[in-house]
Amino acid sequence: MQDHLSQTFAALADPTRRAMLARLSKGEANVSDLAKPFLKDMSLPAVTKHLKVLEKAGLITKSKDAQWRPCKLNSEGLKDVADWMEQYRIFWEESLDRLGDYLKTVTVKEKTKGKKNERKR
Amino acid sequence: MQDHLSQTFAALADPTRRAMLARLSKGEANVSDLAKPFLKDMSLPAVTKHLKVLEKAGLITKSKDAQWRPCKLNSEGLKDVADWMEQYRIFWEESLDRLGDYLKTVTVKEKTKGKKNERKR
DNA sequence: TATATACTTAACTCATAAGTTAATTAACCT
DNA sequence: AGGTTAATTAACTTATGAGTTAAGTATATA
Repeated sequence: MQDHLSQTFAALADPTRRAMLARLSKGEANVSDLAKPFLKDMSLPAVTKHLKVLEKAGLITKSKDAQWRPCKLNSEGLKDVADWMEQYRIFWEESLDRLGDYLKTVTVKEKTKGKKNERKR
Repeated sequence: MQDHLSQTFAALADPTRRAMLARLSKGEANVSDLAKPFLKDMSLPAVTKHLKVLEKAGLITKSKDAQWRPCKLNSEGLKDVADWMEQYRIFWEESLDRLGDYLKTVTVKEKTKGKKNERKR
């Protein structure tokens, strides 16, 4: 898996890992918290591996607190995906009025922090 | 790969396939058109396989025109991804005033079971 | 000090994804 | 009919991803 974006998409291509992200979207959690819903289905080392995949993909970060490893969402990974998606918005935003909104957005082209286009909603 | 969304993400986790989608975002193309940029790197059957992955993921559709197989983007697959992404918008949409607005309206508190990692947002 | 808790690493199995070459199907063109 | 173009299928190799169990590393606590 050469590039980082591929790594991120690959990380997302697993329902267990997406469920972990969903859990983390509600707030920080350590490994055993995250593992809990899955321990019927898999072992703890399997969970560790999933988290490592998410971490390498830039979708979460892990820190240390005594013997715990609190994890939290890393928005950078998600941003990479969102930025990639942006070029296809015109295709999946298919309802005509929404398409109209999109066209207004691209003509306004508001910049944020010298970065990418911000979207009006 | 159980679920369809995983299949879609897995399809996107390859730079060749993403390049094919990028090409198709410019308009329909048949298999040999799509293959052209990659024939230095891989065989035609490999291209066929990539396209099959994209098709099964709902990212493209293929039709028949004599011996050609014109392919085009299928927005449904992209929409699935966009819809999934939507729940994380608050994380990757980094504009501070918007985030500020969100934080004013919502206060979330949650506990992890060890009473350790409590986090205000 | 020793025991429990939280998590990781190691070593392995098994399934599958990505590529190959060779053969095959299908439609068109003289 | 015979040949060319377009694309797929078949059979195979190889690498990797996802899981396992068992052992190891830290840190807290009795």
